[in-house]
Formats: sequence, structure tokens, C-alpha cells
Amino acid sequence: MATVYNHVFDWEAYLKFGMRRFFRKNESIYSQGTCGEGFYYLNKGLVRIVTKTASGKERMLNIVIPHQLMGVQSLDQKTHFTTAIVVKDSVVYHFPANEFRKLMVAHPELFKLFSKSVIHKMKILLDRINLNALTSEQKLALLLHNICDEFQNYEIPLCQHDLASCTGLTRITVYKVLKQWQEAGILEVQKRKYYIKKPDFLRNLVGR
Amino acid sequence: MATVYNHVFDWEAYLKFGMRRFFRKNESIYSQGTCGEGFYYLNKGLVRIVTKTASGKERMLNIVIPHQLMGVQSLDQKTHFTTAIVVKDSVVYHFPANEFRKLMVAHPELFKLFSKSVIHKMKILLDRINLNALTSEQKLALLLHNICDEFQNYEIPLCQHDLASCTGLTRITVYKVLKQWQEAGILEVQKRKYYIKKPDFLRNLVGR
DNA sequence: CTGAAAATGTTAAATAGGCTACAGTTACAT
DNA sequence: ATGTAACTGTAGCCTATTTAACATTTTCAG
Repeated sequence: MATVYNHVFDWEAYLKFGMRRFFRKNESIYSQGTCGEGFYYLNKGLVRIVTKTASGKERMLNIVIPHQLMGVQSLDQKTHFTTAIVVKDSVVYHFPANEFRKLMVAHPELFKLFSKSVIHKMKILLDRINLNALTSEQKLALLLHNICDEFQNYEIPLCQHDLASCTGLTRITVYKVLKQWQEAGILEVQKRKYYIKKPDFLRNLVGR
Repeated sequence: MATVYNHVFDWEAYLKFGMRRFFRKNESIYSQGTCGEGFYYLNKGLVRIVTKTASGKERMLNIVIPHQLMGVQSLDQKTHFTTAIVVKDSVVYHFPANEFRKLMVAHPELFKLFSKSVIHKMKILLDRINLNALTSEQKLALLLHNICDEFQNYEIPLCQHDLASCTGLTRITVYKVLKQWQEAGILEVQKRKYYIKKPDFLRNLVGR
């Protein structure tokens, strides 16, 4: 059940039909509860998707890398149930629902692309669900392993707090596990950035 | 964040284009890992969607009630990442990917229906993710509350084991909570079937 | 009708991970 | 440059859940 989140979905040809918009770090592209209209394609940058749970806590759902969609939930004019916050300055293309529907009539092959992108999203959500069945060590291992796949290197672009929010653990637990791994030489820290030294160890931990 | 899973998505008009198939209790409609081709619409019956986690445990993802889609994941000829097991004898309609794409060209309004159904699915997955942030009592409360919505009555169609698998708790924890609720008059048992007597209590617990 | 399998009831012990609290460091904005 | 905010390091206590272990009851297939 290896999950590689860096599939490229080739939307390039259709970008000219979208509305290009720029967002700076920490701006939100859309917010939970607001009414959306259409969806977004991330062309450049980095965005994280968070959601507020019933009990008011914020959880990070996933990180969107370029060439992925976000905000599909509100294609049918429903309210967003997540918030998209910009991590690195981003270029996104907005596709209003109506426009997109027209566009699809003209380009039926778009449906395949769209459904692929959405299914990919669903897979990510499913992975997040499966996370719960694991120990905290496994949760972190899986997360880091996936992140490395996404970014194709072994530098972890998230702070302890983010890792906690991603896994649903507390920062203290995250810290404890990371410390353990550091001592075992699985990770290394430089300038408060973690680097994975033994990716195989992580892979083993989650049985891949 | 009220989640009512019993929206009706009106696929009736299009069923004649699908392939009708019958399934008996405990048969599986599709299995994790096998390659799928298209998706299914549940017309009658009851189906549960389960998935194997990386660590090999089985988790129930959700229960599909009539008028919902399943198996959308493999619309693009990818392998299923869940298994659909029939709970009550079911009538389903299968829409092969190619057929459906053709169909959509002829009936563009189908896209709206399709996207609605898929987005609904995503919402269910998200709810399942948010479950983790809750206490075990809340997890169960939310689950039972949703199930009641789905079935429009207060009889719980799942055994302790199922409830455990749905929430990710152990059966013992489920048993403890249920016992507590029984003593408090929130539930009642008859012939090993649980009945919700005070739905408002559950609603309160999850802050709706 | 009967034996095995599934579901439930119950207890006790072990522990993982939560929460609190505070201190030291680094980053960044003005 | 400097003060504040964000991030990290660390300890200790506590309790909700898990694990393990068994007994009892019900279901159901052959």
C-alpha cells in the first residue's frame, strides 16, 4: 500500500481556462465554512490543508504539492470543509464550477483527469485514516516516509508542531520519538531541520 | 459539521445504462488490491467498506446505504484500495468507466451528480479522520448518531466487534462505554441488539 | 440436534501517550 | 538591536485504553 503523493496530473493544457491567482505565505486560499465555487489547481508553491474537528482542534490533512487540485469539495457550491493555508508562496489556478462544466463538455477527456485527481485525494484521506491504527512511532514513520516521497529528498520541511498536527500526536510525543531516532542515528538535526539518514528503518517500521 | 449520510443522489434516471447485479450477504462486490473497472451504485441492500491497514488490521470505513456510489477509486483502472462486503442482500448497478464516460458526453448534467456523490464520499472520509481527535465516548457517540441518521431509526445494526472496527477502539472499550450508557438509560438491549433511547445525549456529547 | 464459532460479559495488570509546566534557543519584525 | 513570538528540550504525573485471560451465551451450519 505504498503511497506516493507526487503523481503528476497533466493539467497544463487546460490552465489557460482557469483564473491565475497569487498567494503569499500564510494567506489562506479558502477557509472552512465559507462557501466555495469551483476548485483550485496548484501550479507552484506549497499549501497545507487543515480542518477543525468538532471539538475545535486543528488537524492537518495533507500537504498539496504542485500539480494537484484543492478545494474540490465545493465544486457543487457547498461550503468548504477544510482550509487551505499557503506554506510557500504559491501560484494557483481557479476553476469556477460552471466554467469547468462547460469546459468539460468541450473536452470530455478532462473527466479522466479530474477523476484521477479526485481519487488521488481520496487515497490520501484513506491513508490518513489508516494512520490511526498505528503506534505513535509508526504514525511518524509513515508520515515522514510519505513526505520524503513527495519532496524527493530526505529533508523534513515540517516543525515538531506540524508533525504533531499531522499525526494527531502531541508535540511532546513527537519530540520523544524524534529524540530516540536521533540517538539511534536514524535522523540527524542541522539548524533545527531534520534529515532522514536511514529511510529503510522507517520503511520497516510500517511494513513496506 | 453535522454529517448526515442519507442524502439521496438521484441516479434513478441513469440506472438503465448500468449493469444490474445481485449480491448475497457476506459476498464481496470488489476487493482491495484487485483491479477495478468503473464504479458501483447501490440500489438496494447494505454494504460495508473495509480496508486493511499497513499493519494488517482491518478497519471499517463506512457503511453504504442505497443510492450511494462505491468503488469510485478504480474509475481510472487502478486497483481498489478498499473491500466492499455485503451486509444485507443487495442490488447494485455497475458502470464501467468507458461506458460512463460516453454516457457523460451525452448527458453533461451527470457530472454534477457524479461530483456530488464523490464529494460526499470525501466528506465521510474526512469525518472518519476527525474521529481520532475525540475521546472514545465521543467516537462511539458520533458513530451511533450517524448510523441513526443513515437508517432513520434507533436500532443499531452493528455488533460490538463492528463498532470497535469502525472507531478503531478495542472491543473491551466499546463494551465498557456501552455498559455505562446502558446503566444511564441512554441505550437499551434486546436480544443482543442495541437501541438508542436518548439520542439527544449522544448529540450533546459531540456538540451538535 | 449438536458442536463449533461468534458474540458478549468481566476483571486485573501494564503502559503508552496525554497534559502541565517551565526553561533555553532561534527567528523575525519594527 | 532588541523584544516578542515561535520552536525546541525535558521532567513527572496521571489516566484512558490496551492486552490478556477467561466464562457464558447465542447462533447457525451440517
